[in-house]
Amino acid sequence: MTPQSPDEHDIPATGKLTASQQKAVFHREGPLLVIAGPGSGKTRVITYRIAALVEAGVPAQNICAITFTNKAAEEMRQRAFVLGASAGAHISTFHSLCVRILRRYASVAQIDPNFSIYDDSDQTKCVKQAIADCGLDTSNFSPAKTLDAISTLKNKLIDAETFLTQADDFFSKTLSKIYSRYQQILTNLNALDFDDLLMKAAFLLEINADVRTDLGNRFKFLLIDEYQDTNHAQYRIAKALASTHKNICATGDPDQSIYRWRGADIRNILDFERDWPDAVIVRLEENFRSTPAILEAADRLIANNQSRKEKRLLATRPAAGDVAIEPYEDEQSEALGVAENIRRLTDQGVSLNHIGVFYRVNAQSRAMEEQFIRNKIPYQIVRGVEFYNRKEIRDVLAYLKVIVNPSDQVALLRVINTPARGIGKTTIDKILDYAGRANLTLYQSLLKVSEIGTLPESTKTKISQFVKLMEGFKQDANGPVEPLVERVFTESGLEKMLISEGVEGKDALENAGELISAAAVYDKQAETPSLVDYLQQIALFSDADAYDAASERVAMMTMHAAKGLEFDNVFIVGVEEGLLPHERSADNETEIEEERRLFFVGITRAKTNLRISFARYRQIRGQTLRTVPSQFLFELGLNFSESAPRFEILPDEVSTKAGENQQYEISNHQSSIINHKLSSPFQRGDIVVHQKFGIGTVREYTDMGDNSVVVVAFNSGQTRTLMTKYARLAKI
DNA sequence: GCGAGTTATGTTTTT
DNA sequence: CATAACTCGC
Repeated sequence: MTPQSPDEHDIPATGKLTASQQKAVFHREGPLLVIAGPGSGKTRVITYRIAALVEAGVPAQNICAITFTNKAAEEMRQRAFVLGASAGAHISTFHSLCVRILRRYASVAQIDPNFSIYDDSDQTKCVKQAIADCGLDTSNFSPAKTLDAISTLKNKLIDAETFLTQADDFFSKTLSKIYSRYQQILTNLNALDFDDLLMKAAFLLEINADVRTDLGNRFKFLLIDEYQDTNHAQYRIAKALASTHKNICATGDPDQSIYRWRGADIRNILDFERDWPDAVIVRLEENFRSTPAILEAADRLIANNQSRKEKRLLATRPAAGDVAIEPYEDEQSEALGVAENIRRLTDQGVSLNHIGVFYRVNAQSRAMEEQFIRNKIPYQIVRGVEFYNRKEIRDVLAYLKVIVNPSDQVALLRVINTPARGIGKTTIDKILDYAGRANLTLYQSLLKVSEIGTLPESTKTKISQFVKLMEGFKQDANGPVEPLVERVFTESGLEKMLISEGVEGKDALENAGELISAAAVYDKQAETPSLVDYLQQIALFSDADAYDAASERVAMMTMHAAKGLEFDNVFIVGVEEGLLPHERSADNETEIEEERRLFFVGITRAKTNLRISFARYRQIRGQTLRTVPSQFLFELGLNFSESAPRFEILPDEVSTKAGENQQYEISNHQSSIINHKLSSPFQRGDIVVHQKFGIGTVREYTDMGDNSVVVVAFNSGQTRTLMTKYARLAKI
């Protein structure tokens, strides 16, 4: 929750619904879909509905709201609390909900409730093993690509057995083998990956009618935010959860779907009516967040997406602030420019937490950071997972994972010799060999170390000591987490190891301290704290969860992480071909459209001031390369201002022209770089005439295909940058 | 068994 | 360019 937004406590937006819409939104039983553009208060609709249901006598614990991030869940809980309806309502992400379900019905689902949740790097280790076990080479089957393929299958709820029956070509058959082996490894380690959480929960719900009924009774009203970004597994879970009562309320905006690459299926929202025939659809088209100029830019951009239902953003705010596009020489001067602009804002009394800087890829934060440090501008980089990815943190967590789930071999291998205790590769190989033959897990073999003949006595002693250490930790596994984390850190020797590193280990030591504090916070917040729950929760942390709206710092984040947030002042940097749209989506119009939606999300985060920038040169992989301004910039509609060199969007002037030409332009839209036209219609020195600005001389022409721009010095003294497709320039 | 140094590798977005 | 993976010498 943003303490700064004036609408914090009164939550006004949905008050602008018509009486009949309010009735439909708040009190309706049965399926309901709210299609709502950015800034229309759609998340508030859910909050209001929770409050309205409670007011109407529905016990809060019969309500289940699903959000996109843990952060959003937390905000919604607080908002619901303001409305007097928080106690007992289940508000969480899909993944957290699935963890809860899987733990609760563990015996029905035939899983051990102490399962570990495997992240990317854990998964990579397992899939590498799987590829090797299948006698394949990782040069033909790269772990990353294989994992991607498996993830896609899981998101579609195709399990290994099913896929085996479908696989008909060589690639699929091989993939199917790896998939099966990978699943087997995860099962042996009592681990689930992110996709498993959804898949297992979906299957449990679909196969087991008792569970379905049970949960249907528990959650009589289901509310889902950001429905446009649900994947097929989540869709099926939602369907099953609502199957008995049909009280499903989804909100979303197809134009803000930005997770297709992760399996999000936009059909979920488009086909809602078909799935729930008596669904009521409410559209919220008014925008209460942004100025007309910002919405104009966003509107024009998104109009370029062909696979889209026409939807306008209706501005309700009066004109204010400024929308500008600024070119810079390179990423340093871009960062400096942003820093200077921020300085200007703070001089006017703007507080830093009303400022957001967005970029396409995380790596872009570096140039920003350097300039911000130099200019003494406090900032926060919104990357929640970063902390938990640090070596020292992963080490501590690995100990904790083994305590909860001794089968977790990935975690065990991480800690068995960290800090070094004389249990090296040779020893581990011998134990693994024994484990394989005795059909035991690695940890079970450690317990029977005396029976492993191949090991020397001295090594056996070392292993026994390690086992004794771990078994000692287990005594404290129940109850509050913080004391155990502290104990593990000290008694494992990790603390001593870091202290001995001196200055080098200072940061790590501090981080470990922070982890202990975080555990204490968890202990306070959780109803019944337990180590399993703690570990399973932090495994589901996302970048966006790290955003601290209250702290007086500029927020820097990817546009993905910016989803659902809003700032008075927004900077979007690096809007260049190859970055936005990203090069990996360059050859595919569907992916370009997703990149466009991502930019749309970025733009519509801005309430008052929006500055979009690009650099003419940028360092990529150590090399400084010439860049090309993003095709999206030209789609916004450009015009040149007197105070060169600076582009400005002039909403009224260009918009009518853009409107007139839209039909034609869209059908003609092509990727500008690929279809580079050789015959330039304009050349430097050409004399041209413009309807409005009169006669001028061409200064510069940039061939961007359909989006070509021409810089013209008009005889009136003005120099303007015009898009050839809008400007209707005639050569004389 | 350990760690320093070298070489390969791979580069989006994230629950 | 940055990091991960790997090799080699102690």
